Amino acid sequence: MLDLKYLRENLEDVKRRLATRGGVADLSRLKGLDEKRRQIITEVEALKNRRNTVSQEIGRLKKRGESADDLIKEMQEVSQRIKTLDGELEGCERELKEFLLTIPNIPHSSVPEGRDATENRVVRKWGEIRNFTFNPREHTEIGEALGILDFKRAGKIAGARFSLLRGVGALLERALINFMLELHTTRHGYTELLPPFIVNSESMIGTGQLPKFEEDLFKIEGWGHYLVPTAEVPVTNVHRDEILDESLLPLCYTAYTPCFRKEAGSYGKEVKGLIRQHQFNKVELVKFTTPETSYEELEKLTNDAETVLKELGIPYRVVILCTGDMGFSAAKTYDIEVWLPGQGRYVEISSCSNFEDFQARRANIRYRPKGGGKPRFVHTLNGSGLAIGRTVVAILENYQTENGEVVIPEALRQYMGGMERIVREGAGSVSMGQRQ
RNA sequence: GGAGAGGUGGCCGAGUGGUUGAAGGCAGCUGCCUGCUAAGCAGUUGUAGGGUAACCCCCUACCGAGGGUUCGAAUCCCUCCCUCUCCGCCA
Repeated sequence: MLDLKYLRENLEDVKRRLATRGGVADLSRLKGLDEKRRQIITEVEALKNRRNTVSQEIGRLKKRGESADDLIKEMQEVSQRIKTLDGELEGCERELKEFLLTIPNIPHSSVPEGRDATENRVVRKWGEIRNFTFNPREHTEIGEALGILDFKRAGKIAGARFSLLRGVGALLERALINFMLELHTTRHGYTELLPPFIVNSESMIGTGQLPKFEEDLFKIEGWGHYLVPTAEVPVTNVHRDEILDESLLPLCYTAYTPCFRKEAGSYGKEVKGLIRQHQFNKVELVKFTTPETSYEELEKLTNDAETVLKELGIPYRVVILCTGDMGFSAAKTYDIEVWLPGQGRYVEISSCSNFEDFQARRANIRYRPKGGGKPRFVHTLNGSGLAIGRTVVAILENYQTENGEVVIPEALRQYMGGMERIVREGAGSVSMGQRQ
């Protein structure tokens, strides 16, 4: 949510900068609503002042046993008028608030202007793309042949866009979660959290998923709660409605959660394999910082996510999203994309953003500056560190051997009982039985 | 799911209709005093919105949330949320 005062004073500039996101936001209603609101406030507060003064006078008169009937009669009318105006004010403020909640964040000045993903810019690349002496296979083929991925049975249990991991496949997923959490807590200074996987609507509004993007979420029928689409939601809302001490900042959290997404509107896109699922695992990084340090912290956070790929030896590139491709709440976003030889393309594995005070204003997260003074909104940041399922894909495709086995990256072996490669085992695979 | 208790300022804790934004205590801040420390004395200390050039000042709102009664509500009534205790159930 943007600051109403800032909008009032910089309306034209904000319009121009939001226009670079595409899907032109119509801010024309704003001025009228804002002026109407302040006009009602002025009137109703004057009346309340009068009521407070006179009510005290009535109390004094009654104590002395004198009549206050005239004043009471007058105040009955004043109270009626106040009630009417309060009603109008509430309507006006609700309209204003609802409107403000639908306006996206203003892109940071360092974000390149552009319409869509084709105008994102590559910032840096890391790692050598492997030269295969054979035709590299996709992860689905590798995984199913090894008996560690089973999409057929996942479809039976839950439907399309779900997966079933088996044996070493499940172990690999679990090892990656442990590896990433340990890396971020012991080497990068994050505190590990294990939050609820179900949240209320206030939390979803706080981080910006609601009210605009309800169709992307799984809502629990009859309860009004939602499955988390990312750990960003519960972890950012940890400090909702709080005033933090500046000495605590930057506050850095890492959390593993499963993520649940409807993926509405992605029909036909990446229907096969682990790339796009209704449920996937992710280790998330979240920071609360002062406004002065948030961009510095964004660079660090992105580096922390990159370290995971460096440790695993998987080639990647970092791109900065252009204005037209950024998410609703972000002021600046770097995507990290891994190289997938089986598909011959880069695929997003992490998205690291600075939201500045956009989420903090929605969720009312503030800090008390050193040496006192008025509370200020913190800046919030987050990034995947990393998406686990896509990391599995990257490992299978980058570390596959010609005979269909997969070498386990060295950094990961201590989390897999010293295992060095994934091979097909008798127990690792059970062919589909006959249907009854 | 059943029965009961409770939600007040940074914290503890008074307050059942009329200068109560809220006693008292703790913590914090500012003076004074005192070899140091500790103690003592006096004062001060919330958030948001509106007015305003203004973080001075004035006004309004806020005692879990939302309604209601009243000239006037932290105080009375209704609904909801949350926490705690006991019972049941349960990983």
